[in-house]
Amino acid sequence: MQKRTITIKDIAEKAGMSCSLVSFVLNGKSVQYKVNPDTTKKVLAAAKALNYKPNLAAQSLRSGKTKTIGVILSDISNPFFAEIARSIEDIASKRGYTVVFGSSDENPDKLKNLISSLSARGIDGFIIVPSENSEKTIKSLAKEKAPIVLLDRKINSLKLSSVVLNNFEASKKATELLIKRGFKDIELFSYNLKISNILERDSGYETQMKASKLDKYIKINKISYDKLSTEFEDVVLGALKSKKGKKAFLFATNSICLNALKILHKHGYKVPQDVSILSFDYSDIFDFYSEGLAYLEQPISGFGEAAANLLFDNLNGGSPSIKTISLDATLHIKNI
Amino acid sequence: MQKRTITIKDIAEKAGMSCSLVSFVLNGKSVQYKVNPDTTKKVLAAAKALNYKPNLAAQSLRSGKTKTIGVILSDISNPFFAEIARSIEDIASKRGYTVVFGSSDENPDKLKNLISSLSARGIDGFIIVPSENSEKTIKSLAKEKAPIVLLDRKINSLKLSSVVLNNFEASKKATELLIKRGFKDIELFSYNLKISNILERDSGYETQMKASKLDKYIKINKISYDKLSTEFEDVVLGALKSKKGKKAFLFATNSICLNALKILHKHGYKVPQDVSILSFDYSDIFDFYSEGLAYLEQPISGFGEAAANLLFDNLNGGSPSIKTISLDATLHIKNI
DNA sequence: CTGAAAGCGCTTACAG
DNA sequence: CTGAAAGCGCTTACAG
Repeated sequence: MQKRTITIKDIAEKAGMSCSLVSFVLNGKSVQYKVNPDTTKKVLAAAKALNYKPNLAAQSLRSGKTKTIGVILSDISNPFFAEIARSIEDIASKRGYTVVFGSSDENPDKLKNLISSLSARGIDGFIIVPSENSEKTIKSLAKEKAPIVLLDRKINSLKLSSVVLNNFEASKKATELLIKRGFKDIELFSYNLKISNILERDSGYETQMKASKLDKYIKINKISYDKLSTEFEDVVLGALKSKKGKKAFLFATNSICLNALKILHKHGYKVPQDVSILSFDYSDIFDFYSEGLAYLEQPISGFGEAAANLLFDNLNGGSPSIKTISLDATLHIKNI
Repeated sequence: MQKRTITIKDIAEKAGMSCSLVSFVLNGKSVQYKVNPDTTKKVLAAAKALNYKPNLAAQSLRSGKTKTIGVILSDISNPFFAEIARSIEDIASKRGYTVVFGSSDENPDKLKNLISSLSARGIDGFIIVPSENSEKTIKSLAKEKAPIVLLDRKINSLKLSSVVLNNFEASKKATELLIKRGFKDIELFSYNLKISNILERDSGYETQMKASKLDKYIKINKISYDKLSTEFEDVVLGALKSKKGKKAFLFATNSICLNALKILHKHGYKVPQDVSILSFDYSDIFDFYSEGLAYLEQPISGFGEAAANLLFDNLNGGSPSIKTISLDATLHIKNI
């Protein structure tokens, strides 16, 4: 039943030569070590005949590399991060790497625990969505050897590669659209998290409002990440009551928008009669609104791909080039 | 900078004893090997002082175990599977295991590739959502030593543990509800996949329709998994036109339901005036329907937890008990 | 061009 | 109760 596992030694015996040769050939170093072409062929044939699979543990022990990358997201059950996870997974598996995921739930302590347990496993490189207050943790990780790519948010004080949305521009562009459509009373709903993407979305909105001389309309509702479901209803209803002319809501994240739409529906408010909507990210629900709604589509798979490629470049090339890749959002307008 | 990695030898030196003792203590075998309590304390102290982290690769090489489990889902970017992934992840990390995910996209070839690449990495155990036609692949995997738990679908011909929904009962119960509410013209929309969950949902519907003498109303629309977006519209519109009295749609999966709801909305059909809806799984969109809609909630995290626990029982206990765990769905009714 | 051998870090029979 | 040593499977200087 449990056929003994095939090692390099078995191949060496079958092909009638030493383990060294087998290893050279199997690692594609035939040329480098000037292995006789016949020898090379024999090894390859024997390996195939025996259905040889290298023992990763042994390779890791020898090389100090695990061919595994660690990816820490906010929450892999959130569709945004699930899609990123999928795209990283696809690229990594093509490169022969395994991916290990962890979810921080925006909690710096969990992030720290995840990093230390992944780090203990000997991970070759990390892709990290940094939660707030995670600067120190990531800084100390960066001191070890493994390369790191930050995703979705950057930390300016750390010299690390990162892949992010051009959040400021996206948010500014969205605000500008609303203003062009004649809205003045535009409220932003955003999380009370000190992470770069959120802060830049706030800032893009504020900047455009000021540029359009709408300073007195500026209102940023900061929602606590944990309490989205409980306290949020009052905030939304309050905003609707303080109407000054045509009203629009700008949502810094899709989850906030979804919750707001549910509240609107529950209380009988209509889009666009009572308020128009501009959100980050697409949701199935948007297909049920034929007007008064627009959204900024992020290149989600693009994030995963860019981050994975950046990491692999650092992993293999060794050239520790620090890059910030900034991708643009696409504004989709539904008759707003 | 790059502080040399701490090994068991460093601890042995610091504590002034042999590597054997250190290993015994660190593996909690002090009692078994009757290690002197003082020795035990010294080792623990030294390990802590040095901030020792065991080298997983070396442990794996010695033990043949990797402390890693492989989880193959249909698609980790699908919310249903993302939630399962998360719950497995949480349990595994508590047990000190790492999880590696793969997505088969319901494609038996991809499943096979995933299994062989995971298997080559030396995975301790598998949780697999079997795609159709994956019986042979899984059977041959089962012949190797690693324990397997099937998830979401079972394969009766294989003697393997599995965690599934009681699909037949759920579907039957849903159909029964519709009939009780006066519906006769109930159409089922289901995937054209030969996997147990789908087939049992079909069967539950059919059984209840027959039991209620509604044989002539039975209609199962089998949709091809790949072509949900293209050909589906005609199917839905066709079904709406062939109305015989009050009409209800029963959806075997949430993705089919979502697509159908979008089509209804696009063509101006109303719920419940034109048709009532009963779907598997919750979706945010359901909150926007205040009547004519019901859904079966699956215990999604429960699937992940049960599967993980089952796998770990097999991994540690060694008792290769084959169990099928069948969980029940909860019917949520919105004024249907 | 090829082989013998060391060593990655760990665990565990085997002596004592 | 404790230490010396073998060996997991692999890679790679080192000889030849």
